[in-house]
Amino acid sequence: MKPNCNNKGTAKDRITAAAIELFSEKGFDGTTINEIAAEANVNKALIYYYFKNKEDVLDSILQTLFDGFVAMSLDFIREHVAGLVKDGRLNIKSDCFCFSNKDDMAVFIEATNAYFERIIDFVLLHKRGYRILLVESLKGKRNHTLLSYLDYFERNNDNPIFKIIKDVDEDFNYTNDMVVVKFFFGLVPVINFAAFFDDFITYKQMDEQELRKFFLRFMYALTSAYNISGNNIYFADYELL
Amino acid sequence: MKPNCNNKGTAKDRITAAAIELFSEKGFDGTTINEIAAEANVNKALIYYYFKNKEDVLDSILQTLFDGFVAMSLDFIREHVAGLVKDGRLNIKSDCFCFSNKDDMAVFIEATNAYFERIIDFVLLHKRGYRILLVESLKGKRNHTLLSYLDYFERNNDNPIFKIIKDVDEDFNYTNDMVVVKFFFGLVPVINFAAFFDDFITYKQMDEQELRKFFLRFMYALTSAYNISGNNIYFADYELL
Amino acid sequence: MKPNCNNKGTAKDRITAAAIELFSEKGFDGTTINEIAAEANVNKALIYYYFKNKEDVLDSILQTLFDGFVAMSLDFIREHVAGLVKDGRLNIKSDCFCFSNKDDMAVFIEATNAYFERIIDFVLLHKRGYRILLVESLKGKRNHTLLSYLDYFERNNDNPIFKIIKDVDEDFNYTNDMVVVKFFFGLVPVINFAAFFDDFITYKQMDEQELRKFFLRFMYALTSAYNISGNNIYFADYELL
Amino acid sequence: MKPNCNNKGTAKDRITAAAIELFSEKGFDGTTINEIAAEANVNKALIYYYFKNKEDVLDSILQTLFDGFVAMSLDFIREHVAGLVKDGRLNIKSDCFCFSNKDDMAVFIEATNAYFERIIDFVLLHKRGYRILLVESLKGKRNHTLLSYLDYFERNNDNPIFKIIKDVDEDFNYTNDMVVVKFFFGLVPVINFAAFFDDFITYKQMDEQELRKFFLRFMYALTSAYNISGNNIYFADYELL
DNA sequence: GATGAATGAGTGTTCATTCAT
DNA sequence: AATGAATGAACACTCATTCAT
Repeated sequence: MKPNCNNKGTAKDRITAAAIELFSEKGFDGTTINEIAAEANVNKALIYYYFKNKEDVLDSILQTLFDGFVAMSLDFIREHVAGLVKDGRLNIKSDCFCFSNKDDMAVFIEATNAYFERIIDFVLLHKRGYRILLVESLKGKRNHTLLSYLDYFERNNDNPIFKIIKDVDEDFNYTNDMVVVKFFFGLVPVINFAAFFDDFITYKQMDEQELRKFFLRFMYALTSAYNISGNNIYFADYELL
Repeated sequence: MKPNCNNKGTAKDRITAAAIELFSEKGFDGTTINEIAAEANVNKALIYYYFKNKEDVLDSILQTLFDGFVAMSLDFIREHVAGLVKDGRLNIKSDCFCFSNKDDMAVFIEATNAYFERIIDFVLLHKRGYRILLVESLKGKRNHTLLSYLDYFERNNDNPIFKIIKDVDEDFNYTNDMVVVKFFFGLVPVINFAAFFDDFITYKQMDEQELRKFFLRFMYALTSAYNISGNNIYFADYELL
Repeated sequence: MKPNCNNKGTAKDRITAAAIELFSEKGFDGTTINEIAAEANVNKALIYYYFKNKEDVLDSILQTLFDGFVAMSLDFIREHVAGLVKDGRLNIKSDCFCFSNKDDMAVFIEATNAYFERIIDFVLLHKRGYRILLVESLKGKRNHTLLSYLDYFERNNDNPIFKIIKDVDEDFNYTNDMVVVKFFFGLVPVINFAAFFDDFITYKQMDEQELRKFFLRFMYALTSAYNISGNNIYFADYELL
Repeated sequence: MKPNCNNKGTAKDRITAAAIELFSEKGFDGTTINEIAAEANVNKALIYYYFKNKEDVLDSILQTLFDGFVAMSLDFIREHVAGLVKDGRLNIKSDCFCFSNKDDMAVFIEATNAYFERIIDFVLLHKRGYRILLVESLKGKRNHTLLSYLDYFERNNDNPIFKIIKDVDEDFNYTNDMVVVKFFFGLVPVINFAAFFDDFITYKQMDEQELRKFFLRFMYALTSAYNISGNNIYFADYELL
């Protein structure tokens, strides 16, 4: 038993903490209610007092992660994109972000990098949760999956991000190309970074801060996969290479 | 029961095929030996005639994937790297690949892209297997894990890739930075691409060929995250951005 | 199902009773958990609620027998040996028990015979248990075995019997000869008597009381294999015969 | 695998040897056909070529032991009892052996002791087999059991020993008392001696020859539990003690 | 809130045995 | 005489879940 799960907090919190610990280590199917009860130092039957069943414990964990992630993205869009567009200082086209002046672009790139950093710190804080998410995303018949994060690239007003931008820029749209790249070279590395973080450090005997630094540096660098030209950031013309 | 597993091939092959199908769909722990036997149309006890236990079925599947992947990488190194280095036409430094002439570099970039394509087609061919690999890599105490693919970035002669290059270039070495990037922005997207392929297509209603094209295009583009200057490909100076 | 195991007592007691019944009849390996559950009229899983595993059921049975047997021996030593030695009325030598007067010797022989009777009644009460003990003693790698009863003939202070006598008689010791005889012509007949009791009666159509009488009579008689001379009981000079 | 079972002798002999080894170590129920096949270095199915089933292997082992033991007893009776009775030099009564002269009695006692020695050496030679016999005797529904050795104390002409003596002495008979004593203080110690021999030596760190000597010495001494008086050996009056 | 006892269904695994070759 | 493949039944053991208290 880990000391941090035994007696601190309410019984329900201890159950959740124990479940995160165990699900992330052994998987949902590989973890038993008995183990959760033992790790949380509660009676097995008490878990059924707080949760409908084992699946319900998992759902409550993953829902929290999802909500947190979405909130961060919405904040970024509201603060650093929607405003610029509304003021006419940023024009989002199908193949590029066109800024009306270099300063705005520089500020934007700066904000993007800070956003990356916040994202990374958030997923690292919940690295055990994201490990669970990644694994459970790949089981058939799950409702909570990494792919549902793509709902925020949907072209309809149920998607609050789309709605925010659409409200200020009628022409805005996502391309399939963008979605693929954002998913497999954005979301996927980030989630896998969190999921593999501890194992990677152990396996490669690398320092935590060093690993975080290397990962973030390349995330920034990825922007250069897009072409910066004048005040514009082109992100769909890399086939020119 | 799926029609494609029932009676084709030997009993052992049917067991393996059924296991891949089911492990990838429901996870290792979520799949029962009963289900495998039913899907493979064999007696349950026969599975234990061919395999030591359930884990052994998994191991044999993952080992095959690992061996195939490694063979592809070794082929590429032998064919397009070792030769050039031996002839003095390529010099591998800690921060760049220096070619003695532009033609060699062009050929190399072309070969790299073709290699990417072969990798993608290989993992897609075994997408169900890589789905299993990804999930099981994240269970504690597994021997087969995605991280073990990093052994081919180890700086010792047990690693055949290192040995091949070292044999022709004494100064060659890997940096931690490189390893992080290769893993989280190379291997991880590729494996996740295979693992999420079917789900992604279903979720986004995208065409298979289109998805493959978009993914590959960005893989090529990633090379531009490295700086090409003259005959050199710099890959460690993106912190200049 | 036997009527005497079905619903009397707690579930745990019924499990133990059923296990004794079945182990003694079919052996440990020949008895299944299913059978125990059916005989005890409990759910199979409940056995695992009270016992770690099947072996644990056996251990608990044998441990009880061992403890009971040892308790009887200790009582006898404390009551009829230690006191006499302490008072200087009995002197234990390597080859004989020397009493200071005939009365004490007569009382001692009487007490010994009563002790035999109690032993016999105890093992008959637990005849099914001792049947199990005998069989399981002859399996490799068991911890509970008839031989462990010999620990009470060990020459060290971990052995409470040795300690009791040693405390009052510094010169006391066991010989290998004694240990062999005590085991093969004392413990072994007694345990086998319990183990074969029912079968013997059935096979020879003999009366229970008659069998008990014949057995006990010869146990008493065995004392005459030792030489009684004056106030001394010599037990190591039968090689004179 | 033990070296002595692997390739010496015919396949059938190797199977039998392996079965003795394994049954004696782990019991009949605790030994699998697979283990026997492996130890005997034969294909599992071959066992079913030579034996009807697993039980048949056991039966063939125990039958051999039984036949050998009986043959020894018959030899002794024929050689040292029947002759004397026929010649009128020995008169068997219900409570004593009456010899017509001291020399015959001395010779008889000597022969008895030699007979004991041969018995001991026979059971030690087959100690693993007798270990099996003892254990399997205590399973319900077995045909081969230690008790069936008592058939040679039956008072009917199916019993060859009874017949031999009866043929020369019409008054001869067995008492229940005798049968009990012969079984529990004769056969039982002898069989248990063989069965526990190796374990005893290991447990008590005793020398093989020493153990054999101590055991035999007491067997001789047991005769003194019977009263020798003049030319008579009384064996039923030990209640006088 | 909390718990000890209980359970039906199912787990991975092993068994003795068979049979075509 | 010998064997690799196959099987039905059973094995010890565990599961998520329930419920009376």
